[in-house]
Amino acid sequence: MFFRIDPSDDLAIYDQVVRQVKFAVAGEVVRVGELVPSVRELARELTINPNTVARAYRQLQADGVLEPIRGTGLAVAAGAHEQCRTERVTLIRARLRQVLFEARQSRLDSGQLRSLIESELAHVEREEV
Amino acid sequence: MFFRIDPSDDLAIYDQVVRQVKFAVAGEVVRVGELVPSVRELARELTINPNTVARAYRQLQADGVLEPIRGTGLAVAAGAHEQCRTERVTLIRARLRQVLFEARQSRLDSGQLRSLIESELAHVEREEV
Amino acid sequence: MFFRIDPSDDLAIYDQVVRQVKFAVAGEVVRVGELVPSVRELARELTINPNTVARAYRQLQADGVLEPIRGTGLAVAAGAHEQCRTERVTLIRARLRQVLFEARQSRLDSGQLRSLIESELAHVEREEV
Amino acid sequence: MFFRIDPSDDLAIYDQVVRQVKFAVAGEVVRVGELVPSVRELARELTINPNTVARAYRQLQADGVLEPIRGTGLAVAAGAHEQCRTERVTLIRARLRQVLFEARQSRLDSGQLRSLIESELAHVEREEV
DNA sequence: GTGGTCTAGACCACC
DNA sequence: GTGGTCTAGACCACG
Repeated sequence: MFFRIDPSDDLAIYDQVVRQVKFAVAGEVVRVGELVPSVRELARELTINPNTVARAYRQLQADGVLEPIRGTGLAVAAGAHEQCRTERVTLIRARLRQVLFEARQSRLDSGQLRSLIESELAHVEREEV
Repeated sequence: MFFRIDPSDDLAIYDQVVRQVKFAVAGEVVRVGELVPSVRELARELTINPNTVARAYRQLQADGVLEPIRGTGLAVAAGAHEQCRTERVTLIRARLRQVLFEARQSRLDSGQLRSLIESELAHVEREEV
Repeated sequence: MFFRIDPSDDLAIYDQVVRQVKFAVAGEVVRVGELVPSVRELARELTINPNTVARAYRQLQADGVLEPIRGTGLAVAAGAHEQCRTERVTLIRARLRQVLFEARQSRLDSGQLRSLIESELAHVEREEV
Repeated sequence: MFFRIDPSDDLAIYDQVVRQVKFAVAGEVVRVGELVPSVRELARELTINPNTVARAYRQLQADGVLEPIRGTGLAVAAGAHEQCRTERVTLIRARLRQVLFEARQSRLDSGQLRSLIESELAHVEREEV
């Protein structure tokens, strides 16, 4: 896993975990049927409380993304890949709208906005390689 | 004012108000020296609790964006315009990075991402007119 | 409220609370729009941990039975009455099937079973008055 | 054996096994002195973990229902039949009370409750043939 | 006052 | 080892 938790983010930690697991499933970083990291392991890795991870995993079960294999762990549920791919666009679009709304509200110049987007896109793509 | 409060947003309401006031100042929707709406008035307008508005205004005073005028109300502080213009880019860039990070993390295809951005930009610009 | 929590029950405490709230809504002991007892109050009343009540209430929100009123409390959601009335039959039927299955599996005589049911029904109805 | 294990049941799997063995003894589906299926065999049959069966059998020995026959297996203990017949009523009555309590708590109408019971009884009896 | 989140640590059931 | 539940207690956002 390659999760990144930001405690100063407005989003609750458990929710950050939920989103990132969904994104990982959407991107097939974890495949259907595979086990996700154990509660304790992920908690150790992210240096957060196991209860917080457990809460995120519970949510993911409720959302049909994970399913329990008793005594073994949690696996990515059948159909979760498609579901998460769809949800991914929804989630990202929502955030995008928020950014653009704020840009517009602050009367950020259209050209400035586009160049900001381009520079950040370039920044991300540079990391990507 | 033309604020938009979303109670279901993860962001705290008072924080939404803070951001939007800063954006309004950055965009010169309210100018330096002008009074912002009173706590009660804004609360009524947004149908949120006056305490919440008061809290946001307190924050904005701490951030140097607003300054009290005895017996009159709160005015946009000198220098707030430049400050907010700078901060605006920082805030928007931060959100933008978050979106792009999630897009990348979910392995959203570059082309898909760009077309998503374009469609949302178009959407915003359509509203803008 | 008149909840009864049995820590020795196989059912998790938070789940007992969930069921009983649903039953209370189904039976209109609490009506749509009314506030349910606060987390802390119900926790005190049942002498369980507030977190446990909070968890049950979170579940009930997810199930659409309760809805938050910010800073005020949790209210029975619109439509929850009908939903809970329907769900009530499902929940009770499931339990009933389990009992009858076990009765049959242990080859309990049909007559004995019926008289057992009758005696318990009478027992309950006696209390009811 | 004709056990039915429901992993999604709230009841622990080992406990389902315990109950069902007791019911089988009560109903003389297995008679005193007879051997119950080996741990591995029953585990295979129910597609559950052998440890779980072993645990159930351990419990049943502690409860005096089964007794080990060195080098042979586990047999239904002397007196287990009567014991289980008695226990059966206790177990079933407990569940019955729970159902009726919930029915009453949700203010399910007496007539509706009775007709629900009748329909489920009919359902069970139909299967029985 | 309200609910929500998080941490810390214990115990249980299951594999 | 796994996840699930529960307790205890702290802090935050909101009204």
